[in-house]
Amino acid sequence: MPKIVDKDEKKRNIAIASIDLFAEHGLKTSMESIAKAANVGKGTVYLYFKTKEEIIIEIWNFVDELLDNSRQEKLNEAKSNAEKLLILFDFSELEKNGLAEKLLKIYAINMSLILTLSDEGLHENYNEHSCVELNEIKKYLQAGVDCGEFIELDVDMVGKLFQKMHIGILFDSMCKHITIEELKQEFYTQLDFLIKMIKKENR
Amino acid sequence: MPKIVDKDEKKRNIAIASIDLFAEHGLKTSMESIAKAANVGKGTVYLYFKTKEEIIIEIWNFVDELLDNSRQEKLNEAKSNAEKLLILFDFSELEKNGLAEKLLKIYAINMSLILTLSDEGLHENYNEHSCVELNEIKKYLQAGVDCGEFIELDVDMVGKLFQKMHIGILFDSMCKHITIEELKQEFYTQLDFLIKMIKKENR
Amino acid sequence: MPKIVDKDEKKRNIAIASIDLFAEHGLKTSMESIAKAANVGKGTVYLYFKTKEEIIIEIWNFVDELLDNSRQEKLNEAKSNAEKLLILFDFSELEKNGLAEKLLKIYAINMSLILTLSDEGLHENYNEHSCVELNEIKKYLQAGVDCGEFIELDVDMVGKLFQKMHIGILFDSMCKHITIEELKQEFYTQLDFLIKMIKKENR
Amino acid sequence: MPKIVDKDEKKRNIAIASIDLFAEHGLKTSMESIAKAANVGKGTVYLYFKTKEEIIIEIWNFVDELLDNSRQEKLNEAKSNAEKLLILFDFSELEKNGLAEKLLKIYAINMSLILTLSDEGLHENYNEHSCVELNEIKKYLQAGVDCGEFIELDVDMVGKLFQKMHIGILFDSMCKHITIEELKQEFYTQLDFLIKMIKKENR
DNA sequence: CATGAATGAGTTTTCATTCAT
DNA sequence: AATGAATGAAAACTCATTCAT
Repeated sequence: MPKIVDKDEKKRNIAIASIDLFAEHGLKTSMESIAKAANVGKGTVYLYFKTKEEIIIEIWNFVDELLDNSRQEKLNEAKSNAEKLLILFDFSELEKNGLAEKLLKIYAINMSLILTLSDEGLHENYNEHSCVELNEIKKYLQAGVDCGEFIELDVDMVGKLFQKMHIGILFDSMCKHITIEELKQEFYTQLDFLIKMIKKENR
Repeated sequence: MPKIVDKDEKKRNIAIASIDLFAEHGLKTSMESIAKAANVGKGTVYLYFKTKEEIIIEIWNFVDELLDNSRQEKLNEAKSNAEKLLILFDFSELEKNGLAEKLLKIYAINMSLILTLSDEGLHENYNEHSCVELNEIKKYLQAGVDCGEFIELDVDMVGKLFQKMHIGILFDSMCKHITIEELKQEFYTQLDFLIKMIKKENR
Repeated sequence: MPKIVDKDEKKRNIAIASIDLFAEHGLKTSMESIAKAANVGKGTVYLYFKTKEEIIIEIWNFVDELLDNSRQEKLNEAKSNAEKLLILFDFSELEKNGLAEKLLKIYAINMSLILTLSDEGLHENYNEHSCVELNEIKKYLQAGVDCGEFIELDVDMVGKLFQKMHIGILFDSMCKHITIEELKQEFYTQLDFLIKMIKKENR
Repeated sequence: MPKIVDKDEKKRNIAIASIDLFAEHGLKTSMESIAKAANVGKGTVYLYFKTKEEIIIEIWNFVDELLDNSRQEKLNEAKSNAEKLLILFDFSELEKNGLAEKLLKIYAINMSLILTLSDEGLHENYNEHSCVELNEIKKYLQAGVDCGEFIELDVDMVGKLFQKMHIGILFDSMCKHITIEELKQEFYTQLDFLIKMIKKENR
């Protein structure tokens, strides 16, 4: 009988090992260096990933799961809808894993790929993830309105505003090479400003 | 009498000829294909640009000039500050040149370069451009507040909100491969919403 | 009681399973694809064959046995030496097994191997087979001369003529990608012509 | 102005330099070794040939031209049609260039390629070359019949017999690894036998 | 016996860059 | 100034072979 290996785990391990490299060298990261970083042979990388793009997707999936799991816990403990909105944009889980800085870079690679390579996998990945997010935002906005926490508002428009502002800050920050601390600062200032605008007591 | 060639013009011509290629192949665009598209020899491209990044910057400058020129005219004719804000986010000039679709892609490449190559030129380019934009927004917001067109507002925060929302819509749209028409729709819906919120008569 | 597997049978099964692959991809057929086609593990193929060449030899042996068995029967039933000569070049048995088309390709691969790899096994295989064939031809030619069916002739020269013509038609046909039907047509036209030339009544 | 190079000459030079390698290693000859043998960079080989197959075609063209030129001269000097037929199968020109032995091997590679890779270029190459030859044979056969040098005969059938025998000897010889001397011996014995059969005085 | 995950040597292939003309 | 032939470093990719289970 052959060696029994958890293929998913091995795949993920290779992807995780490549995060640093992608963060440093972008798409120019070579398959060879990934293999070395993952402590496997060059051929082994090709065994699990046909293209570099697939590795990026796997990293993405890993990060998504990481964030989703931690968010779920935090959302359960949150008391107000305002708090829940803040949690949606929270990525402190990544900081614990030292991934936040790197992820910003990989986010950029990911997006560049989405735009230039028309890779269907990446594309779907983005759409799916981004839609879920918008729906989540709208869910808590609506709940806030319903329970009188927020003022009457166009849930759809405001939801999109939250979402687009979030993306905007993210990309602008990436382009400006700001640190993760500055990014967080920017994030929370803007989020607080928006939430203050929609909270009832501020009227 | 020797042929007189404007070096700047030749440089710009090469950059313009490469727009389609960068839009289609992203960073993988080869110097050879650029030379071919520009109808010059491979060596000639190197005569005008030391790196591929310099070509991207040149494209960027070209687009900026195109937009700035047209904006200035329109801004002079605008009657309200609300109108002026809308003009800041207007890129219909690019549509006239058939560049709008391509620009989206180049925008992404540009950003990917900024992040992965740590090219100082590109980086400065982005920062400068983005600062100018933010200052412009704030200028018209302040003017609107001063003349009573807009409600009292935190010019800095709202300015950033406009800016980030703008960037957010741009990138989100690019990632979703939406058409230029859909992008414009999204833009104006959000901008109208924001402007309505800050206009005095709406209170 | 352990499963009893005839090792020779297993070996032959792997060889037979690889015929299609060799016919389609030539020498570039990978060990992996052979294993997959034979429904065994990659390592198992190595258990039975040290090299790819050995697999080709095994295919060859399989085809030879197939042809030899059927020929023997037919030869016993043949009435004239002319008929026997025709039987020597008959490969209709392969058509029954759907192997005729494929065999042409494997024949070519075989030859290419013989020439490029200087594999002794294949080489001997070819020589032996071709000698047997020539001797058979000469046997029936001589018999025909002796019994007055054929005219007086240089058995050695005419035998070689039959043999070389046979090989020539085979290879020429392969190179021209003609169908098996056209090949047969070509074969029998030429053979009939030659046999008519050596038959006594035609003088 | 760039360096001016005779591209056809350079292409041919690379092909000629690769003959030895193909003869020794078959299709496993690496592009790198070809570059080295031709005293050019690896990239240069790719500049002139997209695939290894194209190199084989170029070798073939080279040999064809070599043979055709020398044949034409000899045919002009030949006195009888029998002599002309012999010249058609003559490859002594190759021996002068030390190519005869090598060519046998390349012929095999060529054919293996024709069969397994369905490369259109090679395929056409073979068809064209082989058809011309048959027509030539028939031309001299007919001329011989017309002038009373040869007996009345089925020009088409006998022409094919000559052709197929020629191919048959060639391939059989290749498979048996015989020397060029033995090959010539085999050739002329058979050719002489055939020509003797069709000459009038032998009746 | 049987397996198929892992490997890395050996290739192919690309392309930015140089430089003779 | 302009060129494009030539290059080779570097990356991609393949696949026969091994070996732990």
